[in-house]
Amino acid sequence: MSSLTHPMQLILTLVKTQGQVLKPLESTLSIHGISFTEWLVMHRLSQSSDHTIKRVSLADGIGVTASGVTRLLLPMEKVGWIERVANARDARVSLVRLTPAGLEAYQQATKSIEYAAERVTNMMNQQQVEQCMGLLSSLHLSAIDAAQLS
Amino acid sequence: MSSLTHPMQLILTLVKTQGQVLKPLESTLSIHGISFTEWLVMHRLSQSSDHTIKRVSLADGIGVTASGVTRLLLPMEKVGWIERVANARDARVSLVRLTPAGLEAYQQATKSIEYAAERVTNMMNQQQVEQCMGLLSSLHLSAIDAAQLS
DNA sequence: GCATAATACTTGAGTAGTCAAGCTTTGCGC
DNA sequence: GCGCAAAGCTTGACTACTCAAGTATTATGC
Repeated sequence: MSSLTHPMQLILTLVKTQGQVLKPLESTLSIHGISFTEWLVMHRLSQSSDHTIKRVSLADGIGVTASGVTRLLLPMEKVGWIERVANARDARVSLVRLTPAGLEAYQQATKSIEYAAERVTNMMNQQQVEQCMGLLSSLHLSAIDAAQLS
Repeated sequence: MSSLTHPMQLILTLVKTQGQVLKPLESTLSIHGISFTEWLVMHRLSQSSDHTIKRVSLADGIGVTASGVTRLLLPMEKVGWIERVANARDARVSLVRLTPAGLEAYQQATKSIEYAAERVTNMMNQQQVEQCMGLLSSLHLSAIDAAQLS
């Protein structure tokens, strides 16, 4: 009925799915006073050595622009989840560090969001989850590949 | 390394993939002066009988709010892709119709975006595309299901 | 048949980003 | 070691929405 090519149908499904899936996760996180993007920031930081990372690395790690990071980190710094750290070697960069309070907030929020994620995948078994992840990863790689050609 | 549950890893992959995939499609559409959301609107309309649909149906069809639809349709009406149609039975609803000019623009844009979609899935074969679509659909259904429980 | 609720839509205010331009600091060619 | 390009970050202006409140119309209970 759709009269679209299969790749295009896949993208439509992808967009619609993400829209539906993200809503419950965001409302779960909002209980902790955290947005999904902020959770992504804290997740990245929690995985970095010394919980510290360059702002630009953070930007393309979570898929926003440098100015997006600036605006995103401002309120997070105010509430004390992150802090700025100067770089001795290069005065241009200002590093971001997850504070102990930020780590604590991240860990609490992660419990909630993981539980929500489990509810959202309730009709899939683990094998399907992993298979889906694998296919999405190759789509991801294809997209990067396609972008480089143009 | 990630130390997240599999469902949560799936969602991270989903979000990252959509981010990467949508960029080339949007830049392709921008050549036609159309945003991705506008394309979604025209796609919905092109599939409706008489190319006409209620604004609220359009809203949840493409996953935005009613006010989002109002703001989205304004410029589209100005350039003549869509037009307002009154409903005789119910004066509350104002229907939206895709004009012939809109249909023409949609068809041109669709050729481009489908081509872009094919490039973006270049590393997947058709079977993988269909399998991925199937898995995403069941994720989609799970999410709707989970949302209704809360 | 009349009050009350529900539906469809619009509008004002706010949010979460983008992009382009600017500033500061570093790296590079020669 | 000097000039110019590039990198890292911030800021002003804009876009694409959302949410809450408001208006108009239709449906419902009794």
